[in-house]
Amino acid sequence: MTSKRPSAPLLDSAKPQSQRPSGSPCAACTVRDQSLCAPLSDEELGIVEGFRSGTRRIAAGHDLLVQGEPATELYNLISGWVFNYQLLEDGRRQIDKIGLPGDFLGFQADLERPMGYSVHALTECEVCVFPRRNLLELFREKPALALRLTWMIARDESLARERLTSVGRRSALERIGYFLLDLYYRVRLREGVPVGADIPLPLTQEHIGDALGLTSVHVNRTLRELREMGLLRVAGRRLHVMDPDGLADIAGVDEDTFAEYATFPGTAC
Amino acid sequence: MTSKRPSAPLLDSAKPQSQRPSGSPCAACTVRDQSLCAPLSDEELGIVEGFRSGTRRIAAGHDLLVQGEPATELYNLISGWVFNYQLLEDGRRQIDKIGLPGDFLGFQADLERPMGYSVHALTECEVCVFPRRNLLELFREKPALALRLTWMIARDESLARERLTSVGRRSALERIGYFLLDLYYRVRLREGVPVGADIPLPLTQEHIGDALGLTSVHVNRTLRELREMGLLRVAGRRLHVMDPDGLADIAGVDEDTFAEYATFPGTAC
DNA sequence: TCATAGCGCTAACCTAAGTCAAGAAGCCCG
DNA sequence: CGGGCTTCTTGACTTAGGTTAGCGCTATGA
Repeated sequence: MTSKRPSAPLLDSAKPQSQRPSGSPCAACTVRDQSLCAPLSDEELGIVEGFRSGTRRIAAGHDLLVQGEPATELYNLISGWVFNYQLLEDGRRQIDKIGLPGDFLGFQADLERPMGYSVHALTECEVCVFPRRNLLELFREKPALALRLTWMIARDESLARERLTSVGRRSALERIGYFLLDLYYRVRLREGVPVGADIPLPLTQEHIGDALGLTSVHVNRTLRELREMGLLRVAGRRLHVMDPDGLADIAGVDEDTFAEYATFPGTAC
Repeated sequence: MTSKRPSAPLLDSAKPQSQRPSGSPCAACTVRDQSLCAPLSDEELGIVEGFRSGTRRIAAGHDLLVQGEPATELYNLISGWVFNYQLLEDGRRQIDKIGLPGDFLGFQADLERPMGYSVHALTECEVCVFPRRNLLELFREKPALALRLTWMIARDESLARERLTSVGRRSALERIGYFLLDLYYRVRLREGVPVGADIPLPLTQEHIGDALGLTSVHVNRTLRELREMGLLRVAGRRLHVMDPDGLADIAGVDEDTFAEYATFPGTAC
């Protein structure tokens, strides 16, 4: 049940690395459809630029937001993978969400309060920065954005609930199957990866364990089992799902559980 | 890991029992401060009455909303306890949220989609009914309500995340300690129960197990342990926390983790 | 180029929690 | 007041997953 956190620079603060002058890049934003900004028309998009304070790069392995510290900024993830996690005093870690491009990072019920969790960059990331103080004003200006945010949070809540069901009630085999299948669909549908191709998976087995309430050792054993069943293969930081249906079977989900991800970009509230 | 669901009428649909004509009871609403309506002034309150369709009683043991079925109505819980749960095909159950008076029930990202979870009445409940179709219009009329809802969902998400950390990384003793302490504070602060008094706890040991990813047998063992440590006592559908600090210690939370509940009513966004 | 560090992988062993079973309370309802 | 429910409780036994420890591979960087 335990897992002593190792050396790693897990609690280092994020280090700003470059800070472009915010030209007018929103029009060329690569994640617009999946992000907060989806409901905005081309003309409206200009408004956002007045509220954001540019983009920033975060090196892999650094924390964008730190549990216990107040967050002065919110981020729209443009590229890269992140995860949210909570730490117990003795170092046990729970990873609760894997964030992909388009996800909005750092919002919580009470923005005045210190962060309830940390956000960690798995790969090098590029984020679009919103000073916290601007946010409510932006929402007042463009209520559609507020609605969109509500929608995104509700989606996060549903993912969290789903994950809770996994960790509370599914076996290791089911859990890992479900988790990887879920990632597989999320990534495929956002990035338009062709069926049958493998996807990047910048997670160690320890990350997977911390996301699912397992040990890295047991993750390894279970991954082997899934490989021997011919369902998937994890190697070289990539995931290859060979038999999505068989995997869905193991995970105990009905066919279209992940179909709803397909609606993600379209549903502009 | 498994737990065969027993006989019980878990999947019965909710049975409407009475349907008062909606006089003008909003002014006398007992949960106004804790509910969606908190941001409304006395005058504004009248508006809500045009959108809601009255109140309804649900008998204990019935489901208000059912996983897989579309929800035509949303509810504001006025009195009674409920819980949200998800069911796996083989009957394993995960309870994800205990709902108390003031909680808003049934909202999810995509209201058109069938419910992703069920809501079950633990005690007899009284709810304030909002037809789903009215909701967006109501929010357009009163944006403060939309903001308030966002706030409430974000709060739910944070609770779900906290619970995930428990189930994924805490031992049975810690988990149960945390869970009961959390309920203790939530109930105390909402109902103004005096310090040292016991609170109602309409949960069976099986419910607690299903909420925390444990077996009822193991919950029983662990409850005994907590009792023998002099920390708490569960009996006759009531919970008596004898040593909140000691319990917080076991649960591994810092003092003011639950202090934020205190801000619940006040923070009208 | 060698050394260090992180990660993957496996094996042997251990323990927290699950399973099964059965009796004791308590409760509802005729 | 007496069956038929759940729910609680406990004991004996099993098991999924945790722990510890090593080895090998691959980067990285001085």
